Amino acid sequence: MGIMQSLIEIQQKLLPDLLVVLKKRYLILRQVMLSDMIGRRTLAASLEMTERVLRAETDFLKTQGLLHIEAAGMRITEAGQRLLDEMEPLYKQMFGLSDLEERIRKRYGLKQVIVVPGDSDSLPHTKRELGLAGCAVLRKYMEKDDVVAITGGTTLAQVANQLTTQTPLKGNWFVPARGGLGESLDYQANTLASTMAKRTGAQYRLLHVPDHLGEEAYTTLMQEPNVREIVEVIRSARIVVHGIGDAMVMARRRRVDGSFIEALKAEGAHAEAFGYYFDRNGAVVHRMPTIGLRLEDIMATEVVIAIAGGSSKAEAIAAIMRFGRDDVLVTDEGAALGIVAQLDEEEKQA
Amino acid sequence: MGIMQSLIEIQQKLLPDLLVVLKKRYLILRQVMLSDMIGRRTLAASLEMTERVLRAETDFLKTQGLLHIEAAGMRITEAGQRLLDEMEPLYKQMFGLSDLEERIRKRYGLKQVIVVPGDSDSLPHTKRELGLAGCAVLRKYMEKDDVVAITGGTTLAQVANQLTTQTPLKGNWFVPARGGLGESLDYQANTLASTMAKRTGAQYRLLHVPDHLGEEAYTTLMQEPNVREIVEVIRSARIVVHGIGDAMVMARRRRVDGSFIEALKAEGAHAEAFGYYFDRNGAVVHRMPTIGLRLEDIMATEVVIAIAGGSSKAEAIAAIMRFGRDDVLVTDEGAALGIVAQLDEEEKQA
DNA sequence: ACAGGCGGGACAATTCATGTCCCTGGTGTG
DNA sequence: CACACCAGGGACATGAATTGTCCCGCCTGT
Repeated sequence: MGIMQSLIEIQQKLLPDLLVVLKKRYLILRQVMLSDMIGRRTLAASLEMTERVLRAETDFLKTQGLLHIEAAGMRITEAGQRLLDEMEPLYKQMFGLSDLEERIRKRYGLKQVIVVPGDSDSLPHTKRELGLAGCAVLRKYMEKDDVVAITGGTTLAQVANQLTTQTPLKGNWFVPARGGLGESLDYQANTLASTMAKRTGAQYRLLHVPDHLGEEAYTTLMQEPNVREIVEVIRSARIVVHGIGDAMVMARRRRVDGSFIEALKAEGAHAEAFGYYFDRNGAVVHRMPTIGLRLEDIMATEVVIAIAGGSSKAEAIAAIMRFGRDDVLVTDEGAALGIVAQLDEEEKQA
Repeated sequence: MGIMQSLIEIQQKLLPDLLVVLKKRYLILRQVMLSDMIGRRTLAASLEMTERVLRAETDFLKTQGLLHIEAAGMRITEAGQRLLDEMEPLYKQMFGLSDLEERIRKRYGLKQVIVVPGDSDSLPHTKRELGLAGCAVLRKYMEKDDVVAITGGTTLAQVANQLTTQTPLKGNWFVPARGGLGESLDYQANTLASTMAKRTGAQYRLLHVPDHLGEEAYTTLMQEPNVREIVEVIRSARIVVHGIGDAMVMARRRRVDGSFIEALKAEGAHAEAFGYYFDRNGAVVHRMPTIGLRLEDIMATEVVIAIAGGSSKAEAIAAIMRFGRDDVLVTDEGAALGIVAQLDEEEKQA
């Protein structure tokens, strides 16, 4: 046991609710940080606290010089930011997130696992946090003149909309991993690639074709020189950042026809990632030709980063991890708990 | 810095109220341990707590299995003893500062001593903390329609620039304690008085005269009606907030002539405060007429607050404390350690 | 055997925490 | 430049928790 665990255990004997209060205040401070500027009532709602209780806490944080409160709302101070940064690793140890990380990392042979507090299913702000953590990871692995392929989805959108860099990434390229998927424009891979490039001063290319194609259309399009050109860039990506979805949810969202959905069901499709469907063991179900990144391209990619959270996605995430091509997983507490629950099951049966 | 130290610092920022409770419970447990077996009322008396409050705590410690309570009194349990042993180093780190405070407070008969962590000499942000603590003290002692006289200096500037109030102090006055001292404008008493007044919605008056004057100039100026008026306000101050400086450093900064510096040296001047020089025993050296606050005015002031930090100022602070007119001292760990080192010397010689 | 001091019960007084609503004012938007 | 909206802060009733004070019956050390 770490020195910190014993330290906290000692204190908890004398102050049993120490961790409760510490967590509460930390989460408030963190939420304010994530929100840039936020009002009391909005904050209370997003943290599921009553207004008055939150107010007592923010008043306290103000007197501690960690929050700035002004007419337009509250904002974190420099000291508050410093405190948050210092506290992050401690928080993870205290609340067992680093244990979850390590356990998942080992089981699936990943390079790195990051678990952020919360559950995207129930707490909307958790997705922001997921996005922020995703940004940090992406920055860590990106190198000069890299090509980064990204998929779409709401979680990836959180990454795109929060991505920043200290210096413009002039030589880097952001490209969509796949074509259009019939979802809302805001979450299209094309949109996100362009957003990320604009926010970081990098270049981007777009892929203006639908993702799922018949054989004939595929052949025709691949003969177009400008399509070929961008496809070549995409398939040379060194980094892939992708979300993970539930197979049925994704299939419906893509408005594929009923018979296809039935086929997926019959084949036991559980999860979806970078346009492919996987069963619960991580085996690919239903390959089909695509203009974008193919499985064989992904196998050749150096860094594959998965970003997905929410307890409802635990199974899907586990399935993709079993597929085994990912290097980094960024998820949240809700999903991570679901995943380790599955690990417990596995071990019990063994 | 150790992980323990950083955890403690975070807790001090985030849970200062809980740490007070922690200390209380620790001290109760320790007292029980030292007493072998002790009754509730006796214990309450020796810890200067009321019976009922102590009882709430001992009930709690009992449920935590740290105390054994029987008909003959209470006794520490094995678990309690273990906790106490493990907690000792932790306690020292957590509350080392409060012990310093209490020691200094008692020795110099002060109302209150505040020691902030750090050393202004080496850690620049410590001065900010000093200023913030100074603000809290000032707010605590200020009352309706008070006149507050302040001196200049970089430390006091930190107070001025961070001072806030919940409601505007319409009836209060901030005034400079002394006239111009030939330092940078930013640290002039005049500047600080006006800053503080503006930040708190209070009134202020300025003293537009040099501090050190010849007899003749003094007499002439004091006959000016507008000078007389403001001087009367200044001399009626109920609160004085002042910094403390090293005598030689201050003398040089004020560009007094060489012969004066030699005279100061010969008289053993060590410290400077509110325009006067003191030797290491706190005796005043070299009085001279001033338009601003005179020593006799300070003797009549109700609340005198000293704010100064940095290990290099320990001796100067101690000298001013020996002078004995201060009620409150706000300092930092660096200076406080130097001061108690001197106390240790004193005790060794006695 | 007994007296003093023990823990624990009781309870009124008071403080404190909390949920809720309102008000004024600043900010961003059109 | 005007407006609408949402911000923080004030106010307050209510209910919970804390606290000071007293008492009682019992154990225990002498």
